[in-house]
Amino acid sequence: MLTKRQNNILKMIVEQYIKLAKPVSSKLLCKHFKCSSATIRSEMASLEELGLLEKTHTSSGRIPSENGYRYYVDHLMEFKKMDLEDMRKLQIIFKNHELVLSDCISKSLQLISDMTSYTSIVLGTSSHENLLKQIDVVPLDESQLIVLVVTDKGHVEHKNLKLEDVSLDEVKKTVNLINKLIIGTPIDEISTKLEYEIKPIIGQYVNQHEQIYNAFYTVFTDFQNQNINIVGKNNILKQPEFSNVDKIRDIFNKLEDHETLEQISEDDDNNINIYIGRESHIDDDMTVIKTKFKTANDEGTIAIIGPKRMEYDRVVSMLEFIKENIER
Amino acid sequence: MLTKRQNNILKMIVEQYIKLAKPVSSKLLCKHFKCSSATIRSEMASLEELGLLEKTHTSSGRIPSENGYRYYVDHLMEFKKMDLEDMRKLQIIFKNHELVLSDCISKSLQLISDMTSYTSIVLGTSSHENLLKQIDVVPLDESQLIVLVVTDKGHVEHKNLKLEDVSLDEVKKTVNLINKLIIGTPIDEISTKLEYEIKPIIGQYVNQHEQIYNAFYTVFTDFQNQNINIVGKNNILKQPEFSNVDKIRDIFNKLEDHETLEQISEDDDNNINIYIGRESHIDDDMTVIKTKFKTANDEGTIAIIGPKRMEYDRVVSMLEFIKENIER
DNA sequence: ATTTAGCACTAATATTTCTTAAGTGCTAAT
DNA sequence: ATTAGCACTTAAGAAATATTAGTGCTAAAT
Repeated sequence: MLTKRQNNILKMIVEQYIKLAKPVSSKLLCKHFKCSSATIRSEMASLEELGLLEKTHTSSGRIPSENGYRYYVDHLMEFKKMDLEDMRKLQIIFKNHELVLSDCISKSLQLISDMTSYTSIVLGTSSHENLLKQIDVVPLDESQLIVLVVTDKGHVEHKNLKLEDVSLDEVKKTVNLINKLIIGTPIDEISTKLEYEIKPIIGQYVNQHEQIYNAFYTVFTDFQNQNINIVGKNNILKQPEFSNVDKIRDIFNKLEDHETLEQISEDDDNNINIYIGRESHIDDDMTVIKTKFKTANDEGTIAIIGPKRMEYDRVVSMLEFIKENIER
Repeated sequence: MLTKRQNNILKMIVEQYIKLAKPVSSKLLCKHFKCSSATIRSEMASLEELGLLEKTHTSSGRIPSENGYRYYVDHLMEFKKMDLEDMRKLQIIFKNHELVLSDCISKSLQLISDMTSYTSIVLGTSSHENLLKQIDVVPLDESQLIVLVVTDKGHVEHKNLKLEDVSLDEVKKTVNLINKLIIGTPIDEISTKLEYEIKPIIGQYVNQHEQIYNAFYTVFTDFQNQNINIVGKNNILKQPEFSNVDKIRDIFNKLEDHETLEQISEDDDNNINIYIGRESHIDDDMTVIKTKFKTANDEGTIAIIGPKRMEYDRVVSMLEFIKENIER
């Protein structure tokens, strides 16, 4: 159990380090705590003993350890009211009633990325939760057509197909069958349904069913698993901790990696969740702050990614604000 | 006019520099040219005089100047037969008759990026050349619907609209009108046509025409001007010349910048065109190699972007190969 | 008239030494 | 428990030095 003063010192160190990006000295704090630097130093030593602070070298000031950040966000961080100017800008987006929810979300995260210099991600519902709403075909010429797939959450995918020597009527028959029989099926179950419910029927009623069936089969197997929107990736290049090109490459590759992104949308509770350093699964020096949102029609995850030395309070307040506005 | 030997020396220097990424010394060349390093040095001095070579400092070896590269690609570079293995892999893509052209293109450029560690870009036809093929609407619930726009080139865009208190029938009437009256119009002329040809009519026949008209108007004004596909952007981080974070940020921003991309699709002749260094309009240390392609149904530009110190012959042969295959 | 050997010269790079500044930890006095 | 004071550590910067890989130039050789 930390004393009150230790708590305050730790809090101060985390906040100063976030602000200045360099190790915090005892001298800097003693003014604020009205005691000598020696006193602060002995407190710092105990906090280091407890694994909450670290040194970069024997005679350096202290920086928060991963546990130190953890302790900070769990126990010390205060709720921060959003900057009025920031809030005003965000409100403009949400008060624009012509905008559809998903546009509000992406616009507001774009704004947050610009304001904070962090990176934002919106992860829509996965294909498991998207139900087929409708499919359409648009023929381009004799041998090419476009299949449009729309889900109940408003997610759209399209695929360009080549069908040699297949009559358009037969394709339309198939589309009608699909629209009649498997509307409302989760996207990721459609391939199975196609096989067991549609294939036998088109085998009977549709000419060239083999070719048509295969074409539609690929449409659904290629369906993107998740609607992903990453904004402000280049902001990573602004942070002083990321000046090593190899590291940057590593992070950029991670952000394009499906597994990483899936991990981000996993196992959250309904609050703002914070994953610091190694917990972020991206890079030891990064933090992911994220939250799920859920409305009548839609759900997903929004995440802000930045250096471990990130303005936790500011980001949390922004995410809270957005989550609230989305859910209304 | 350069002597034969000067040509050969310049060629050698460019190729060695491309291979090894460090200034080329006279010693390295004298073995190959069966003369002393002093002879090479005096030749190098003349080539520098002519502005074809440069030094990084007084006593360094030589590197090609921008003009040196230019001279190399215009006069010295030999046609290189593609590596058989590379060719085989690319052919698999183009021989797959189930793939639609645009998928062949993006897959083959993905492959090229992987093989070369450069960045590839496909720029589709701009909205000016895309003609409206069909629009569809899919209602999601009482107040939301999705508008799908398909062009004759197979380009698809969709937009989620919110229409409060508007009956679906009225929307469908509008869609039918649009489909009847302005199919075949270039995308970028649609907003005008909407105003002068559709607005007056829906004003007569459609209730709530004001709201519906505005909604559709935004659909077409938000239409992406160009179909852009960038592959292997992170490869930039692999090149030794790009180890400066600020420079990287600059390049990444350029690659997201519409103006830059537009410039890439501009004013080419029908061959493989090479823009070196400053000519690339991206960065003094980068080169863009690009070509237009044109088929019965589609056209666009494919470009490979890499360091100035790029394997020109290899990239040119690959682009030629792809262009040929596309156009067949 | 070229080519070359030889040598003085240059700049980058690495290594070493020194200095300074900003910190710490520890001890003994308060 | 707090603090003043001091010895000590390290990073960071500056200056001195050596090494290396290259050049340009000159005078002799072909």
